[in-house]
This record gives sequence, C-alpha cells and structure tokens, in this order.
Amino acid sequence: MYALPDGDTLDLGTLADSFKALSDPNRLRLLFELLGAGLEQNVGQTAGCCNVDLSVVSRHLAVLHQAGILTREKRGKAVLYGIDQTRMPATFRALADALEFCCPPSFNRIREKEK
Amino acid sequence: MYALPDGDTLDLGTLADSFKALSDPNRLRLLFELLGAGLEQNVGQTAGCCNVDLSVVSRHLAVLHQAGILTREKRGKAVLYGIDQTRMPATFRALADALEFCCPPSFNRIREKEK
DNA sequence: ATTAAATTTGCACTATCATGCAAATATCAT
DNA sequence: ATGATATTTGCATGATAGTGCAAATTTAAT
Repeated sequence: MYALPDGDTLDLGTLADSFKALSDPNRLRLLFELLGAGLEQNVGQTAGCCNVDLSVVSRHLAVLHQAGILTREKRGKAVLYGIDQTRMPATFRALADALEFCCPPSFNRIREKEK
Repeated sequence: MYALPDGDTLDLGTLADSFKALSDPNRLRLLFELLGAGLEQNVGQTAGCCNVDLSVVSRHLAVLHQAGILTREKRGKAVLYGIDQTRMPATFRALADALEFCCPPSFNRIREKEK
C-alpha cells in the first residue's frame, strides 16, 4: 500500500496486475479498439483488431476485465466488454502527478546538462 | 501508432514495453523507492526496498531505464537512477483522458443499473 | 428437440521471465 | 600495483504467459 501526494493510495499487487494486463500488444489493441468504438462490444466484434484466434481474444478480454480495465456484461449469448472508468483513469492521473512532482524542478534538466 | 483525442500519439509496442516494465512488483517497489527519495540513487541504495539479490535489482533498474521510466547516469563507480519525467507523465495523462472521454456520459452508470 | 451462434475451456507447445549464485568488470583509493 | 567498492554478466532453474486447435458450454431461434 503506497500513499501518493494527492492522497490516493495504491496497492502494489493490484497495480502490478493492471500493468501486466496492459503489457501485451494484442491486449492493448483490444483496449484501443473499444476506446475507438466508444461503445460496448462483444468478443467477436473486438476481435477485428487482432490477427489471433477468437479463443485468444476471449482470454485477453477476460484478463483486462479481471484487472479492472474493462467492464463485462452478459447479454444473451453474447458477452459485452466496455471501458471501465471507475479505477484506471484516477490511477493514471495519480501516477502522472507522482512522477512529475516527486523531485526538485531542476531534476531532469540538470541531468541533461551533465551528459 | 494510435492517435489520442488530445493530439498525442502512442506507439503500441513502446507502450506495451513500458507497461511490461511496470508489471513486476519488485520493479514497482524500486520505482516507488525512488519516488519517495525524490533524488537520484545508486543501485545499492534503492535495493533496500526489495528482498532480492543485488544483481536482480541491477537488472530491474536497467529494465525500467530501457522502458523510459528511469534516468541512468554513471557517476564514478556508482550508477545513479532517477525518475525520468520526459515521457511517462504525459503518457499516463493522455491515457486517463482517453479512458474518461471515450464514451457517453452514462457509459458505466447504465451498466450498473442493468446488473 | 435440433440446430445455430457466441463464447469458453482443455491441452500442448514454445518462449519469456524472475531469481540466486558465482565470476567478471569497472572505478576509485592507498 | 593492490585492494576495496559498486555494478554487471553468465548460467541454470522453476514458473508463467501467449498462442492455436479442437471440444465443450451456453443461449437463442426454429
């Protein structure tokens, strides 16, 4: 559990799992596919972005859901995935802040000069 | 190459590599160690956060540097690592925006109702 | 009840990764 | 040069991950 400057608190294991879920190119393609669509899509529809077996897509989407990145909803015989907006946006922003405000203003500039 | 709403452009392979670098608990510990310090530290100093061999820490820090997350500077017989503020903060913010603004305002709320 | 459509699961295979230990390398101090 | 300190590299090992294919499962339609 890590406390961030803005008061947010991050669980390390959970965070690592989220990043692991995002560490595969095909999973990133699936995420951007859903981002571009702006709507929830079923497994077959999102599969268009990736040149892999449908079963692989199914597994990838499940991983992204498990990691809290996608929502999942059963709708008849289809399964709809969408962008989960509850956790990741805030997490990304907290990390951006942490990286930017951790160090003295001259931090990276000084390093550049010394190269 | 993906274009984001705010005009930023993301290379998928590079992004996947960054996330992969952040997908290991010990590497996250090292990152937060440096964040907490707020200063550049050498390998031995950062190693305190992780109960692993020093060689493992050395490799982890190298991975984080390769991924553009840490800066690396040789200083005498020591190697100093620090937070690299050039790319990741902007990337995290762009992703946060993309996730938040991709979908209609009611996106996740509707899903909740239907559960 | 059968059939069709969408998704998941089991299995096998290959590749990559995290780790520890020992040896090697680099740099500084004496 | 010798020795000390900091880091890296080679090697082996056990674990995990991405993938394709075939079979199983679930749900809707006829």
